[in-house]
Amino acid sequence: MADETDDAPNAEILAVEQEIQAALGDRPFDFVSLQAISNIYRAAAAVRRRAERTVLASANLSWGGFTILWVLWVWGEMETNRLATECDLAKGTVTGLVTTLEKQGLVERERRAEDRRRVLVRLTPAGLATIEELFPRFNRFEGEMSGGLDIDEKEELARLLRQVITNAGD
Amino acid sequence: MADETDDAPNAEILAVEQEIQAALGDRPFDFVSLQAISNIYRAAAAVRRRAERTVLASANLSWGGFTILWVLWVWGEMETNRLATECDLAKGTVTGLVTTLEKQGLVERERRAEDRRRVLVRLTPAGLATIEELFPRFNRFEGEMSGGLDIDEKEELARLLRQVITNAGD
DNA sequence: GCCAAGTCGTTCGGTACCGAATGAACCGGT
DNA sequence: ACCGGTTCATTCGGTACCGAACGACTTGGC
Repeated sequence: MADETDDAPNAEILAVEQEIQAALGDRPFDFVSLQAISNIYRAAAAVRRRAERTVLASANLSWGGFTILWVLWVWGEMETNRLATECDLAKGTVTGLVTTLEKQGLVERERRAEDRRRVLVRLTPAGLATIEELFPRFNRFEGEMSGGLDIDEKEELARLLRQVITNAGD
Repeated sequence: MADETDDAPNAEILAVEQEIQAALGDRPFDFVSLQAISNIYRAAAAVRRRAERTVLASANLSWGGFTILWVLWVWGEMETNRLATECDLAKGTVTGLVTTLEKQGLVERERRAEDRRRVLVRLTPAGLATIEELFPRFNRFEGEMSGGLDIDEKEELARLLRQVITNAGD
């Protein structure tokens, strides 16, 4: 399947492939899946670091903190459990992040009267102002991160990733 | 560009889109980029969690620890600095991970004689045995995570992500 | 040769994150 | 009305990760 008619953009990648082949000796392996999966992680880490150093730094927010604000903004107030699901985080992690955001005055908790185990989390006015100011800039940032791809390619990227998410899910 | 002839798989996504539109009011925003970028992070987190709970758990390795072993296996011994670059991690993080791996007897350090600032990191025989046993299983795992995509789609995924990595890069 | 500047790896302070354990609160059966 | 199981959020222990500061070491200019 390796084809020497491949054009220039793949040159570096093929060099890496050769090194890996040398290390692996004659054993067969699934290089295509390797590239696809490892690039997901690399892209995610790079985007996150970049976001935290640029857009999010100005609002003093971590990636996780921003995600919570965003979810509460779009979906409205909700319980910790649902918040964890929507943000794709462990419950305990959400508790910590919400505590941080609470100290910053961006969200508030309310213990429900009808079931005192449950805790409702919602944006404060300050939190609302923050996300309303921040999201447009974050969205522009997302555009930059996917720059060089046309609409169809972005949609294709989202679609392919959706399949991976399903495969890895729970 | 939104087209009501869209077929079933997009139904849930469109519902989400509507909620976001409601929150955003009449302001325009780049939903396609949003989906693409946020799915990257979601996929990466899901794959990582899954790996750490299945393949990596059996060898008592974290994602970062595995990455270091893998890089040292394919490229051979190298200095901390280069190791950080290859693994896409901060230097300080690598120091910590190497210390952990050293305690587990999987890697060893050697201070260079000709420049005593530099430290060479390499696999021990135990580390070599570990990665040789583990990688085939990890590679199979990668195949599962990208299951449902054909070869062309996997290559396309890797290619699109490469563009994002470039955009977000340093 | 010496000292200033650069380059290493490590350390430090802080957040984020997970999984498991904990404790409070609810619910159903008896 | 109690008791056991279930369902919440939180706490706890541990690792991972970053960025900045640090200290050891080397090098280049004079």
